[in-house]
Amino acid sequence: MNNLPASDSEATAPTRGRAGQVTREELLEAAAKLFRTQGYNATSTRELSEALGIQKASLYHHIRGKEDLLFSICTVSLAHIQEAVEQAMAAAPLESRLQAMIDAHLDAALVDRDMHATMLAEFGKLSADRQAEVRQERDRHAALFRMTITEGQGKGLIRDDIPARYLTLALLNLLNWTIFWFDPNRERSVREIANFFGDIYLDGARPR
Amino acid sequence: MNNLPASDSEATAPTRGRAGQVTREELLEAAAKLFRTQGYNATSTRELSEALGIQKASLYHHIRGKEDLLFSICTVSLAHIQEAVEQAMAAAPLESRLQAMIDAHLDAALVDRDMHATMLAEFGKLSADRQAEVRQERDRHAALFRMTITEGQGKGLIRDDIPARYLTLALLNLLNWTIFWFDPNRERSVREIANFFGDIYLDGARPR
DNA sequence: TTTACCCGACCGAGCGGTCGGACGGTCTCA
DNA sequence: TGAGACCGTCCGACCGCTCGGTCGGGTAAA
Repeated sequence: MNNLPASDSEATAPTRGRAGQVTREELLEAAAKLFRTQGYNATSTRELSEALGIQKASLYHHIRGKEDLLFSICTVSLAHIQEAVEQAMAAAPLESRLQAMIDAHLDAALVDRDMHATMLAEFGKLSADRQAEVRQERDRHAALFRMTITEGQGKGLIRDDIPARYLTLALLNLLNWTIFWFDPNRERSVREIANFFGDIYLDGARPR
Repeated sequence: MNNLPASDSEATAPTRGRAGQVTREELLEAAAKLFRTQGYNATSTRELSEALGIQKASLYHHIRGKEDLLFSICTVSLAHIQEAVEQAMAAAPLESRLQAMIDAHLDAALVDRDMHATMLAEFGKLSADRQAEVRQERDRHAALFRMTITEGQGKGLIRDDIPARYLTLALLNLLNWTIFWFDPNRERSVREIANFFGDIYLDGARPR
């Protein structure tokens, strides 16, 4: 591929035109970036097409409507993070499984930062059907943590004086809000933060 | 107050007209409810005025612009929660102070549920100046927790192998996300949840 | 007469989405 | 091998609609 006679400008991203069509990945990434920083409703299709370097009308050869973008962002980011957590879950022994899942979750969420934050903050703007579909995937993801926690309770690895439901919700709180303040340029590494949060969740804030 | 000659219909909320002007509290509450469920941008001033039982034009005798509502919601909810946490902080000895602050925070956030959730989710849609002002108040609130955690570290009550910054962020994650799933009709009481989360944060998820 | 509150009608701007057509590789078939 | 149909992609102009906000009053208690 790419045996064009003169491949001209490509470095200056949004200058498209002759060659260089928009890929689905570019589309979702650009949309997620705008949706995260400005919100879904506050982002116009004109802005998005400008960011991509195409006309607004051209956008509609890739999507049926603006909502398609938000829906795809949600399903793609959830598929990524589910796969990552499932892999960690399968690879780690029960004793260290939760910590491995925390690592995997934070890592996946922060790699797809724009998409994942958009999913969390904006999925409520989807139509009722699609909202339900996304909610179901989120529940599936939460269920992975809950299963592990329940299993840990059975084996005496996790306290059972607190219902598994609230142990799970507490962990998800801990994980989900992180994406809204994490800044890769100002914070410690994802791995370090995952270790801190895993330590706090598993062992508490009191001295060891 | 309320010595009107004929106070007529009041139970059927949005039937206003003769007597019964809109109070500032009603305004903010109605706006917060819509903003939380639909989002700030997705809520029109027409919808809001309908919910209040007045004409859209009448709305502008109470506010200068739609953004005023969002800004007031942010400042009011932050003032409430700060006051609640500061009182708890002043009343409790250091050993039980964090737990008392957690109780106070969750209680205040869930009493002002619509306003607080709107503040967290939508303050980014404010103008830059006002956004900075709100951010400053949020930082002041976070600083209350951070101070207590740092003091606890000094007295050997809180582990110091994790930086106070991340101990604080972890606690705020735990608290802030709760408002997005809490449903007073389906969950346990706020007090119980605050105890669960305080236990997990302070002592961890492993068996006692 | 003032004041606080409310109203119906209206405005310009920006929105999501559509239209008919231009462009340029690629495949088909004589 | 070359003419021509095809198709994915992109485009400028346009549409109907809803948005936040404004205007010049009306009404009734103080």
